[in-house]
Amino acid sequence: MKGYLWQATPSNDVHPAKLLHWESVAIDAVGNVIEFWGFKRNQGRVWALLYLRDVAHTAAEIEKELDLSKGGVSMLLRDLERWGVVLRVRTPGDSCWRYQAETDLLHMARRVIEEREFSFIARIRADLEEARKLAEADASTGKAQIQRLKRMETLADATEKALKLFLKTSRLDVGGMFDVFRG
Amino acid sequence: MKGYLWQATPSNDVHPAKLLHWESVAIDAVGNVIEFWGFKRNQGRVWALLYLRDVAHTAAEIEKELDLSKGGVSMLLRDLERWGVVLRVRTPGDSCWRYQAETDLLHMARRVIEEREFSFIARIRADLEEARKLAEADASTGKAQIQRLKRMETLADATEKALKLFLKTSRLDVGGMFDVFRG
DNA sequence: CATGCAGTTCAAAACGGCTTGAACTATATG
DNA sequence: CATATAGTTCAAGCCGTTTTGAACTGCATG
Repeated sequence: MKGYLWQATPSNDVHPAKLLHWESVAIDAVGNVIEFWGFKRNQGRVWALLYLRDVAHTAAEIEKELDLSKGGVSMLLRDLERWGVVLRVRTPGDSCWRYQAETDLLHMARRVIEEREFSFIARIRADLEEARKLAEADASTGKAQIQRLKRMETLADATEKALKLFLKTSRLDVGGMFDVFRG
Repeated sequence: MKGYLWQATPSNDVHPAKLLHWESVAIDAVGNVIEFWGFKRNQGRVWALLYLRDVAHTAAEIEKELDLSKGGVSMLLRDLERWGVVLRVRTPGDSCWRYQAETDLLHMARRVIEEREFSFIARIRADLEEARKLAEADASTGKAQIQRLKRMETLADATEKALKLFLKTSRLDVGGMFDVFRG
C-alpha cells in the first residue's frame, strides 16, 4: 500500500524487442499489482512474461523483451527462483539455463508477506508497550496519558488482526486459484 | 505494504525540543504503522503528538517538537485537517491557530484507502481486460494464451476481494475503537 | 588450457518521493 | 497604513531504493 501513480505503458516504446502490445499491457498490469503487494515491479513483469509465454526463456531473452539490464535480470531471477515462482531448467542439449513460470504469484506473496509483516507489527507493539512502561515509571505522567498510550496499542492490535484476516482471506480466495494458474 | 526498515529512535536525539523519551518512542511507533497504511510517516507523527499531549499546539510548537520544517508542518497539517483527524481551532484571545487531534486514525485510513485503492485495482483490471481483448482480436494468439490472460484477471479479482475484506474487517475491529480514541 | 559465453556481483548512476527553506500571501496589531 | 507574525507554496536538495554496466567467476567446448 503505497503511492500508485504508475505510467500506463502509453504505447509500444521506442526500443521494443518483440513484445506484442497486448503482452506489454498485461505484463505491466501484473507489475503494478505485485508492486502493490510490496515487491518490485520488475519481479512481477518477469514472472508475467514467463507465465504468458509459457515457454522457458533464457536470461538474455528476458533482458531484451523487458528492456532490462543483464545484472538486473540476474538478480530478479534469483529472487523469483528463491520464492519458488520461477524454475530454472536446463534442456538436455542446451548449454545455458532457461527459466519458466511456476505456480501462482499470490502463493508466494502470502508467504513473504506473512513473514515480513508480522515481525513489523510485533515491533510496533513492542515499542508502544515500552513507551507505556516508561511513561508509567515516570511520576510526572498523567493518568490520561497512560490511557491514550494504551489506546494506541489498540491501533497495533487492530492492524495485526486485520492483517491476519487479510492473509487468511487471500488464502481462501486463492484456494480456487491454486490450480487455476497451472498450464 | 512496502519495505519496513525503519530506524528505531535509538535514543533522545541531538536537537530534541522537549519531547520526552517515551513520547518519541510512541510517536515514532505510530508513524511506522501509519506508513504501513500508505501514508506519510510524519503525518502519523504529528497526529500522535497531538493525540498524546491532548492539548492544542501551534504549528511552531509542532515544528520544534518533531524537528520538522515550517513548510512541512503546514502541508502535513493541511492533509490531516482535510482528512478530519486534526482540528484547527482558534482560542478567543489568541491570534494564531492551534491544532488538536480529532477522532481515530483508522477511521480516516479506511476512508482514504477505500477511495485510493479501488481505483487502483479497477485500473489494473481494466488493463488486463484490454490486453485480453487485443489478444483475442489478433488472429495469431493461441487459445492457451487467452486462458492465461483470463487467469491473470483472477489475480486482480482476488486482490480486490481481499482488499474489500480487509477494509470491512478493519471497520468491525475498529468498531470498538470508535469511542476508544476520544478524550 | 585457451576461448567464449552465461551468470553474478557491486559500486555508481538514475529515479522518485519527501522535506527543506526562501519567497510569498494573509492576517492581526499598534 | 506600517509592521510583525502566522501560514502557504514550490523549486531545489536530500535520501533511500532500484537499476545499470563493467569487471569478475564459472563452466562448457574445441
